[in-house]
Formats: sequence, structure tokens, C-alpha cells
Amino acid sequence: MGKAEDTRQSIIEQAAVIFNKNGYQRTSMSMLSNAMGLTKGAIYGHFTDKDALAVEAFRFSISQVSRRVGESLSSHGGVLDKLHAFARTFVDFFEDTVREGGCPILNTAVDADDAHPLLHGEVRRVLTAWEGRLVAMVNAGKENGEIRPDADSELFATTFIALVEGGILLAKTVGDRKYMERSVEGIDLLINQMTTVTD
Amino acid sequence: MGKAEDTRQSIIEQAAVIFNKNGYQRTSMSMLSNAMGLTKGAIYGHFTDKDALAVEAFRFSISQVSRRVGESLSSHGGVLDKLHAFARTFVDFFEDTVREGGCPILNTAVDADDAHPLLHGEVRRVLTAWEGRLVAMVNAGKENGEIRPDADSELFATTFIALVEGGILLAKTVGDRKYMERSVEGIDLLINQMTTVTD
DNA sequence: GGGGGAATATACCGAATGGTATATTTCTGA
DNA sequence: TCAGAAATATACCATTCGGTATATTCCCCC
Repeated sequence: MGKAEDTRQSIIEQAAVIFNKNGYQRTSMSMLSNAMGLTKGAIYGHFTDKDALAVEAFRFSISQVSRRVGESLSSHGGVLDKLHAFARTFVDFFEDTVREGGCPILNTAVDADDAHPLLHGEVRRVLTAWEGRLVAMVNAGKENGEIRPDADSELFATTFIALVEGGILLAKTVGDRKYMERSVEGIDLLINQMTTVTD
Repeated sequence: MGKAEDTRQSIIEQAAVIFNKNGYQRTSMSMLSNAMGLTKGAIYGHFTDKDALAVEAFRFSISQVSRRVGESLSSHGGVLDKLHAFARTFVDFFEDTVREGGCPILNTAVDADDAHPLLHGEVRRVLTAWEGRLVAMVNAGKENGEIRPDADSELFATTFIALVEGGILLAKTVGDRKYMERSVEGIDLLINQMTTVTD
């Protein structure tokens, strides 16, 4: 509704970047409040505690990525084209991703280990949803004949995600986007394997 | 030399696990000292500050992984066998890895982001060394005829590392080692592609 | 154009942080 | 064996942490 809701949303969006850049633990409530020109009292008026804000911030980050991916896929008709575009998105937005602190899934998965069950659950849910989406795409490709019926959709989904996240890790850590490009090239290879007959 | 050196080494080895389990930031010096039955004064007698200890602990963790990998590879003669065994090692030791807090490379790369240049440099060095080792193995395979001369060794090295790290991330976060197995299966596929003629 | 409630600021809490100066214990070599 | 040095413990520092009670300001509706 009114101003309060705007403030709340603004806190989430700003916190999302700061959390992602610095990690959950290194991000203090004072850091957040200072960065957005508010006081801790104001923030705690909108969120019960640091964890609750972190969860909302993480969800927002994920929704942003989903939006981008959705836009990339919408301009492609075939399943194969969509899969290639899906992978290519992570190369296209690599610089933006780095600027905003890296992949929120990767960061949160490592950061939220055991110590933060709420965040851990969020990441786990996002990862399995991502996997399910890829499996569904491959199955759709099998139905319309674009993909061989005996292609292993689960194997593909796992390697897709692993290559994307591993590629981001490598590229960001070493500081060279070529690692991201190579990882996506590897995904392209796997996509092609699901179409042509190989033994 | 004497007892002091033993104590120092013991501190490093115990700190390695605790750092890896809890992350750099969440691991406090009191936590470390309590866990190993020492006091902070004793630890600070051996290390100038938390960062110095963290670097030594990271190096120790890496040396442990290297040792394991080295043992796995030593029993295989051919390059292809060595590459398969290299990948398989990460499946074989997956449970141990999880028990000790996950992959130290993955954890430290995400944790040491910008804020800890020393640790960041360590991870970067380890990753490029890993890449170099893989490239060298592939090149050796080209020379002895096990691998096609036109195989892309850099592409292979990058996807190998990305799949291993991404696989660990997925398997540990979702809590199912099948993701690790699938990632390594993906590596096997890529190895086979470098031997048989495909277009 | 106020009155009232919502939104924000202020000031503080106890606990924990990384780190240190100094006291005490333990080990080692002559 | 025992003196001196090396290793460890004790007690403390200033700062920061997440969080909160209360005071103050702002905004919306009658």
C-alpha cells in the first residue's frame, strides 16, 4: 500500500545487494542501516530479525535472476534454442552478476551451511526447482522430437547447474570471464549430444 | 623441532577443519582455542593474527586433498585412466568431504571474496594450478596417442573443475550424493569425447 | 488542519569479537 | 639440577555485534 510498503521493499532490494556482496555474517545491521540512510530501529520496524530480512533479500535476488532468464527464453521458440539461450544468459549477465557480488545461489549455499537453516532451506528449494525446470524442458524436447528419447534428462539438468555454478566460481575467483564462457560451451556440447546420435 | 613445532602443526590441522566447517568469519579465535584446549594467548604465540592462521589452515586442507588425489592416480598407468580416477576421487571421498565441512576451495573462494585478499590469492593460485595440472595431463595424452590431437584441453580443464565444484555444491546443499555422481558421469562423458571421433 | 496511529530515530543493553600485556608454567641445555 | 628461555595462561582492552525500549517525527484521514 502506502509509503511503508515502499520503504520495506526498498530495504529488501538494497539489502539483497549488500548481503550478496558481503555474505550473511559479514553484513551487520548497522552496515545495512547506514548504507540506506536509515536507522536500525527503522529496519527492525519492518523485519523481526536479521534472518527474516536475509530470507526476503535472497528471495528478491532469485526473482531478479528468474526474470532475466525468463526474458531471455521468451524470444526463442524451440526447446533446443531455449536451452542454449538459458545457458548463454549466464555469460551475458556475468559482469552484472560480479558487480552485485556473485551468484546469490552459490554465495548463500556456501554461507548458510548448517548454521542458518532458514536460508539453507531457501537455497535447497531454489536448486531443486531449477533442476525440475531443466528436466521439464528436456522432456518437452523429447515430446516434440527435438531431443532423442533416450537422453538422460536428470544427468543433463545436474551437469547444467553444476557447470553454471562452477563456471561462476572459477570466473569470479580467477577474475576472467573466459571460464564462464568455457563452462557454457561445455553445456552447448551436452545439449548437442542429446540431439545427434552418438555412442 | 621440539614440542612447539608439534603444537603449531596441531593448531593448524584442527583449525583447518573448524574454519572449513564454519567459514572464516563465523570462526572466532575463542572458538578455536576452546575446541583445542588451548587459550588465545597460546595461539597468538604461534600466529600473528587470525588471517595468518587461516592461510596456513587453508594450505593444509589443500595439501590433504592433493595427497588423496595423488594416491588415487598413482595406481593408474594411462592418462585416460588417470583422468577417470581423478574425477572418481571426488565421489569416493564425498562423505568425508561433507563431514569436514565441504570443499575448502569452494568454501574459501566464496568466503574470502574481496574482504580477505590473502585468502583470495591462495584460492586463485590453487585453482589455476589445478587447471594447469589437467591441461598437462590432456597434453600428455595427446603425445602418447590416447587423446585426439584436436581435443580442447583448456575447455576440458575448465569443465572438469566446474563440474566437480558445482557437483559438490549441489550434492552438499540438497543433501544427496547422486548430484556428485552425475557430475562425475558428465566428466566421464567429456573424457570419452576426447578419445572417439565425434563431430 | 489537527488528532492519532504508523514509521522512524535515539540511546542503550549484554554478549562476543580480535587482539594484547603480563604473569605463570613448562621445557631444555649446560 | 637448576637457571633462563620458550610456551602457555590470565585478565583485560576497545569495538562491534544483534536487538530493544522509548522518544520523536511524519503522514493520512476525518
